[in-house]
Amino acid sequence: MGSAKEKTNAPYSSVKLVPLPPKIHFMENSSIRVRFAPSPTGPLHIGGVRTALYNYLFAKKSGGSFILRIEDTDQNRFVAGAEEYIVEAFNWCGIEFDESVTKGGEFGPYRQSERKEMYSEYADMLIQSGNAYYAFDTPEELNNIRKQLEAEKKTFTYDAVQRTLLKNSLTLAASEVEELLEADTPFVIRFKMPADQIIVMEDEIRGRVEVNTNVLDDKILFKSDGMPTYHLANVVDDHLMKISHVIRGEEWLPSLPLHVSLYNAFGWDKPKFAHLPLLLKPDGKGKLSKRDGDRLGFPVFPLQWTDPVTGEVSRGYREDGYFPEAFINMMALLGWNPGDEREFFSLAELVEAFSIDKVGKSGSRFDQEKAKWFNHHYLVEKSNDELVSLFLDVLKEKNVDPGQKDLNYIVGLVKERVNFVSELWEQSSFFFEAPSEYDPQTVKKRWKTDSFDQMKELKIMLGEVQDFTSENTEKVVKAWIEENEYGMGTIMNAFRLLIVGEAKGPHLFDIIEVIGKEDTLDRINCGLQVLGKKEAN
RNA sequence: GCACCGUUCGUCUAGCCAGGUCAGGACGCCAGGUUUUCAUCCUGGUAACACGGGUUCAAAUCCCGUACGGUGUACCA
Repeated sequence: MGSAKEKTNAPYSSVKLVPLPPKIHFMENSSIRVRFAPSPTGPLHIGGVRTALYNYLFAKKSGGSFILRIEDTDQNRFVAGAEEYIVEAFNWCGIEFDESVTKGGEFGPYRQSERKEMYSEYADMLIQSGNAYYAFDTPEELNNIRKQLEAEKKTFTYDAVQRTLLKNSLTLAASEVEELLEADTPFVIRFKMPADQIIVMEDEIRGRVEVNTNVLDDKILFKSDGMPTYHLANVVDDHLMKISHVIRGEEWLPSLPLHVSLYNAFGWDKPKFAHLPLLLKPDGKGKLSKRDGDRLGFPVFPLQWTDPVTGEVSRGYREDGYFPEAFINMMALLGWNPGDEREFFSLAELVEAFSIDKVGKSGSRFDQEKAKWFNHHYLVEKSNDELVSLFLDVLKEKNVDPGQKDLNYIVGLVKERVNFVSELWEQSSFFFEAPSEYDPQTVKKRWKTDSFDQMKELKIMLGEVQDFTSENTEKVVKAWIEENEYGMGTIMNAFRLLIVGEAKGPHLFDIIEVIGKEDTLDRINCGLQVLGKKEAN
């Protein structure tokens, strides 16, 4: 990636440079393998969906594989149904995995809890090679030290200096360590971060990043409960699963030096890394969170989610009426652009157009208005037939019997006016039901002194029309208007008021054709009775 | 605190790597047009290079600094 900004840090005189690993060149695209690795601790956030989407696009663009790996190494944070939710969410989005917990694959298992045994082996390898060590400090002990140092306005880090003062296999005699282990004393395994090195990393989006290992600490790789931490598990699995590119959220950038160090310690080739910018709150500061959705009234999750413990319900894009293609299109453009002025992309077109170096560096805010605009676009593009089948559900909910009415035609007349299928009803209810009331604003504006007599006249005249097609009624009514030298607007607006109940809706003659002659005359009658003759004043 | 990342219209962004454009597009908003209403649609408008230095004939673009923001700093991922 050419936009890498060279960063000329102050020279570290006594520091040796860790050379960059040899560049991995992929001779064939089939060696491109990427993964999305969520933790099943709840519903998948849309930021996660976007990360997965970019991974997917990247893989498919190059004919590579896209893998779903469940990172469930924290047993305390297990949430029932979260994994199923993740699978269902991508299903809805139309994003398919080549290897996953449900689909399997030759690099399984794809759930880290099921790979438990192998991690300790790799942790042991690091201990053998001197890159890791046992630590017996209890969380309480460490917390106390932390508090103590905080009181002195210092920060505690388990680093090259502190580890010499703590209870671990570097400070204890070998026999003591042996004893502790045999006595089943709880322990963790920590990475022995080398001192005085500059870790040089190449990020596909941000370019070169350098970090001095002296500011890094000895992260826990293996927990006392027998499970690895994310750091160990993701490096081991990415290596074992032959992951070629790690594309993940920017929140992982600070731990990249650790991961790179782990690859170095294992002596493994590194994948390439790309850290995606975050999704931000639409207002204020910070990254988008669940609360923002509740507060601002838009979904933060692809699908609705009911918390299994509290029963709390979080809305989803699907349930809010977004089409998956609109959702995907919108998400894709939040942080990436095609380099030209196209805005509408199907998934397949995204695959074609996607490129990692067109991904931006800065976080983006979600814009609900634009999201609606995308949905409107896809709704209008849909065939009337497809919309009718969706609209039928709405009618059922409203307990409306469409009878013999041509729903296909009706939907076609009003679809331009809505963003969501659910809005179709309020734009078409008058096709099915006579107005139950007349909008006061419209009455005030459109129901003139002469309206009563004119509409009465109109009723009589329409009653004589045999051919009640839109075309014919329009011809007849317009001729009548001209003949009597009435105002076109005056008549039509009053007429619309009686038929629709307010100032909205498509071409009036199209409406009366659908509701038919009888209903039309009834509605005029009813309106005349309710509205009466407005007195001149 | 420390480390790292970032900063172009209200929002998403192009342009930056290979300095020279009236800084382009889209959403929104505003105005006008079309129209029997509303919406759509069409036309036009509004509005941005965080700040300060430096390099250069010329800086949104390259360099340095500042400010602001974000992320990380857990036996979470």
